[in-house]
This record gives sequence, structure tokens and C-alpha cells, in this order.
Amino acid sequence: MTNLIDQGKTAGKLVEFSMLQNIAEDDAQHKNDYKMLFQGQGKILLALSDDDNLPQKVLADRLNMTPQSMAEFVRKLEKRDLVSRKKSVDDKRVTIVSLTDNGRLEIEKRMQVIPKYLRALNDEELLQLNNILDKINEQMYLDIKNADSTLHNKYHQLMLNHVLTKIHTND
Amino acid sequence: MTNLIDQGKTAGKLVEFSMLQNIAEDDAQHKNDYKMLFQGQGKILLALSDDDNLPQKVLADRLNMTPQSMAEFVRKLEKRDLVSRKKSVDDKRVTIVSLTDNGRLEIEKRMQVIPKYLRALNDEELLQLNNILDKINEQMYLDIKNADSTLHNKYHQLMLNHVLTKIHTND
DNA sequence: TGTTTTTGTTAGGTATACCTGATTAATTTT
DNA sequence: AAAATTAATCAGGTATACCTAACAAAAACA
Repeated sequence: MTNLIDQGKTAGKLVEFSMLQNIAEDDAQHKNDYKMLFQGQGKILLALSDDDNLPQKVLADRLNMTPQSMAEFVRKLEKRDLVSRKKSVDDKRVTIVSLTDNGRLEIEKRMQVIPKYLRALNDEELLQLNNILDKINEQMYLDIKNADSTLHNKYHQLMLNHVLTKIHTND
Repeated sequence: MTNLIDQGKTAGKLVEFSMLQNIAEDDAQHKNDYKMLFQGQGKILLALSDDDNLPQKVLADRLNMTPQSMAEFVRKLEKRDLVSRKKSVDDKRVTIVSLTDNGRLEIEKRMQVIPKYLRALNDEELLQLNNILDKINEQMYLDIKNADSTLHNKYHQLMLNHVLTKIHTND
């Protein structure tokens, strides 16, 4: 596997990339926005953007979090007017969490940020990068699926849907 | 600029990529290692790997942090045996921070992680990705430089050196 | 030499992401 | 109907990344 050497090189460049990303986006909240998409409150927003109106319990399961943490984050999101909570009619124990219009906008805003550095690429390179990302992402889907055959982490499945429908379609 | 549309597509895939990365590396500390390379204590380690034996003040300046934060992080790193501190002989006010062997190993370990998803790429694609990352990174260097003409953030300069010498050379 | 500047420390604080334990209220099971 | 399970909440905790204010010691400057 001579390939391993090339992989190593690329790995280095990816670290470099992350580093630079981190520094370059040092300006204010833009960075935070982007970074916080995949943790805590951001994760929840993302999950809801795929599948709205979920009970807290379901969210907690999907995102691999305790219900207590979920309660906390949802409360915080509610305060920021990004989600709303209402009691389920069928089951008065459950609280349904929904995105507010505000929340939906917020997600859109965060996801539509086009990193400035993409300007550096010409059409051909953009196409290449697209294809490469497709392959990489597909590989990760596989890895995730395999690591998760037990299905106990529904989040993975969730993200699969999310991305496949919302992003992949515009190829 | 029709290109904007393609950029948008790619931006989406990059978000997808980050998301998946986040989920796929869900296993234990591997994830944390990688993520924490660019913040707080990790940043400091990285800075020292380029240029060792620095006064705390210099580190604080380069990393855009208050000296107090720096003191805190350095203390934490010392506790973890990743750096050592010694008083400068020339200037008894300054504390010189140095990587321990342990710290050096730690950085190597963290940076040499080859993401599994790179397996999915063949030689040609790996080459393409390499070139693309070069271009993107170069663009970011420019952006950083421009944003930082005042030179008040030496970190950027630092990273420039770091990456150019340590990573770029093996092209 | 006395004042000012610089490096670093101590103390205290904020915010975010999580977690465990205990408890309540609603629903299901027996 | 009583017991067990479930969804959520409250209370309290840990860890990390930062920050400001106040202050001591050393060095530079006047």
C-alpha cells in the first residue's frame, strides 16, 4: 500500500486545513456558528431540521444524550426563540419540540455560509472537490452504519436521511 | 458568477463532511484529540511544536489570548506532563515554556491520525484532493495575512511557518 | 534612584457541554 | 386497582475555554 504515504500527506493537509479554518474564521461569531453546529444546541437544531416536532426523549436518544441534558438544551433553545415546546395530546408526559421560524432561519443561515476559501477553486477543481467529498462522505456513512449495526444510535440514521435528501439532491 | 452555485453546493457538502466527521469519530477520545488540537491547550501544544521554549507572554500574544488564560493552560499542560516551565536566566520575570518529550509525542500522535475515510479515495483523487487543499490553504493564508496586516496576531505567521516547513515539504 | 513598564500570578467569573441522582406525573402492565 | 415503567424536571456537579481586576516582582527608563 504505497497509497498510505499519500494518505498521510493528505491527512497532514487536512490538519493544516482545519487549523487554518480555525484561524481564518477567527472573526467573531461566524466561527462559533459554524463550530457549534455539531454539538449541544446546534446538534438539536440540526436534528430538528431533518425531522421536526419530536419528543425530547426521542431527540435525546437520537443525539446520544441524557434526557436531562436534552431538557437543558431545549430550554436554552427555547429562550433563544429557536424552538418551541408543547405538551403532546396523546401522551401528556411527552413534550414535543419544534423549530420556530426563527430556528429554521438560523439553520439555513448557518448552513449556507460559503467559506471564502472556495473562491480559490476554479470550476474544474470545484467539481473534483465535489466528487471527492461525495466519496468521502459515502465512506463515512458506511463506517457509521457498520459501527452502528446495533441501531442503538438513531442519530446516524437521522443524519443519513437529512443529508441525502437535503444536500445530495442538488447534484 | 455561475460559480457561486457550485460553491454553494460544495459548501453544503463541506457541512455534511463536518457533520459526518463529527459523528463518525464519535468513538471516545479520538474525536476529542482531533477537535482539541485547535483550541486552548491544544493550540499551545501546536504552537510549541513549531517553536519551542517560548515565554508565556509570547505564546499569549501569538495565540491571541490573555496572559492569564495562558498561565492557566500552561499550568494544566504541565500537570499533564506535556510541557515544562522554567524561569528565564536573562529575565527573571519570564517563564519559558517547553514541550516535554511526552508533549512532543502527543502532538505527533494527534497529527498523524489518518482519517479512515481517506481510504475511499484512489490515487488520482488523493492527488486531486492534495492539490485542492493546497490551493484552499494558500487562499486562507492570504486571507489571514490580509486580515492581519497589522501583524498584531503573530500566531498566523507562526502557523505559516509551521505548516510550510513541517507539512508542505513532503510534497 | 525613583517611576514606569512588563511578566506573570491569584482570585473570581461567565458560558457551554455534559453527567448523576432524586422526584413527579402520566401511562402501561399485571 | 396496584405496581412498574416512562417522560420530563429539579438540583447539583464536572470540565473546558476564556475573561477581567488586582497585584507582586523584576527590568527599563528618566
